[in-house]
Amino acid sequence: METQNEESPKKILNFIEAFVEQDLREGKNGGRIQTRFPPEPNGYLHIGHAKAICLDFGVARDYEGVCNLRFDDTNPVKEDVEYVDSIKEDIQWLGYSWKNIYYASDYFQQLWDLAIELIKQGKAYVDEQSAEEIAKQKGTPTVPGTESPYRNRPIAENLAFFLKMNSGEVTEGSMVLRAKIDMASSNMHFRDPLMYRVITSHPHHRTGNTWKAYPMYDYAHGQSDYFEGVTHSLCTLEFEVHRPLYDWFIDQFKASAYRPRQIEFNRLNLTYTVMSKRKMLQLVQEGLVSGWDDPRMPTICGLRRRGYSPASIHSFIEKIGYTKFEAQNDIGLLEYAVREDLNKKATRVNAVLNPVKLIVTNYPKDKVEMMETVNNPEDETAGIREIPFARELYIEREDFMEDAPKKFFRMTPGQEVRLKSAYIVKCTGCKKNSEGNIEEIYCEYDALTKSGLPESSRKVKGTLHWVSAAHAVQAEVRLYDRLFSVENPSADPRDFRELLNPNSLTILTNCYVEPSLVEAKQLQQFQFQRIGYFNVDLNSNPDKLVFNRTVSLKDSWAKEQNKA
RNA sequence: UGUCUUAUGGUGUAAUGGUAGCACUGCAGUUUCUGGAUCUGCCUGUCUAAGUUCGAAUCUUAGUAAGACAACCA
Repeated sequence: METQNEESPKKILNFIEAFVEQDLREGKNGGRIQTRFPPEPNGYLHIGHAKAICLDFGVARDYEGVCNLRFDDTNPVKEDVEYVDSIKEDIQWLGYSWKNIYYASDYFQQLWDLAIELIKQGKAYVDEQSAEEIAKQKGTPTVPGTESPYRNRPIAENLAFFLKMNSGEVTEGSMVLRAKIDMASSNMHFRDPLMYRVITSHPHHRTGNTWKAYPMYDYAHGQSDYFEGVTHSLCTLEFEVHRPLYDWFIDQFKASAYRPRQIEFNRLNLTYTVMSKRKMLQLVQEGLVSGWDDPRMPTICGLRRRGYSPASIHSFIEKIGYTKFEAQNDIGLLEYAVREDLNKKATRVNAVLNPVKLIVTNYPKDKVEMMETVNNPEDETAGIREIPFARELYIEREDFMEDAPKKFFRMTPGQEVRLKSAYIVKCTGCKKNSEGNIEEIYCEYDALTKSGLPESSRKVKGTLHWVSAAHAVQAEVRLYDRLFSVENPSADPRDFRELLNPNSLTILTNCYVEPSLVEAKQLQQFQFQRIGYFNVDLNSNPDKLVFNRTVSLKDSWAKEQNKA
């Protein structure tokens, strides 16, 4: 009775989950677990964000805690509601739901009040120097900074100026509020970090023109965590140096033993991809891709349009893990993950991308047979459907060779092949035009080898997919490949735009797909038999079918040929 | 000539002082009405050097290499 648990292997914890369990064992925060996903609404989410989302929401789920969505909207210059909606959509598509939605801007008043408190304690001051002067005084990582001439002005003066920073009397850039810490600290972030700056040029997307002084990240982020009761504040490695300051601010205000714990993990770097918001924006603005949801983009919406499933993204993220090592993740693993998922789920259909006519010369001219075919051999519950077979078919041009090498198992004169779910046929020849291009291929079928009949179990080396010429529907198929031609575009000295793969998109307009696909819905995923996984594009409609290649099938024949 | 962080097969990730394992890739084979999938096998690894210990991928020290930090961005 008690034996079940002994059988189940213990889940391998990553270092963050191990910390969380340790905190739980030690009884911290009364056993409460709370995380947050804190995007800035200034761009679209990409697969790197998905990694963070899976951790933030996953930890909350696994330890019966809560995860909130909080928009870190402290910089009205860059932010917009447009992004808020897409961020929500992408998180939900990944399968997560937040407990609450918060905005850092909800805390502007609280943050303001605490800043005043800090000024009163003599721990913050208004600096009237220019950005350049302040930067100069910061020193360098190896040279200590120097103190601002305004550092020791009277508290009353600081209070008065701070009020002016928010009243509209002060022009943008002329005053900032700084925490008074240590200009000689070996941690640059302790050299009197900026807490507030004045922004009058852009209204805030939620608070409008109410505020003129806006809090900076280091102050606002940590305090927001604290206000919300976050127990584990998970972020990427570049914030490691910020952690002492994160702790410092919270220590100035905390009222009990509770303090959120920041833990940093490694960012997701994908080979043959750029992940920086700036570079992605450039690709979009310069028309080098069709938009944020271009199927070649590593954005969540791009992956969705490309045909990636949420399950495949979860599986990929689980495989790469969370560590403190700055990894280069192989995009091949992402492709493996989507093949693995779609192999189990996608209906197999027939589509001929590069068609050539095949005529079954001994098949009656007007006859049409409906052939039964299984929807998915990996899933018995997927059922069967019927596809029309007739005398004139289309097959792939690459599936025929007039003079074939020994290992070529496809259509070649004198050789038998199986037409999937139909008959075994023997190639009898072909017709070429004056330029030597093949126009038609001929074969004869053996009526006894219809699929399901005893004679159909005859061994033939090759099986081809096909569509009936009279019944097939013309379609556009877009073949995608990796966006960049070098493994690590960010490490390359050349401009990243010079590194784009010129063959990342191939549009085929003369493809033929089986008639059942007219019914296909947008984003629906299929396996085009023997070719790859494809989905229905967002712009597809029954009058003009458009398919996107998610990923090709593994092709050991192509590999064999490349060896030669 | 600072502070912090990291280093395990080609790639990613386990092993928490006690047999270096898993996944992807690659290679070979099996099987197949998808040259897919499946199944099997194989190749390849603890950055270096000292130290502690019966025993070190793990702890210590020193080196080496890589990354983060000098935005009125987050």
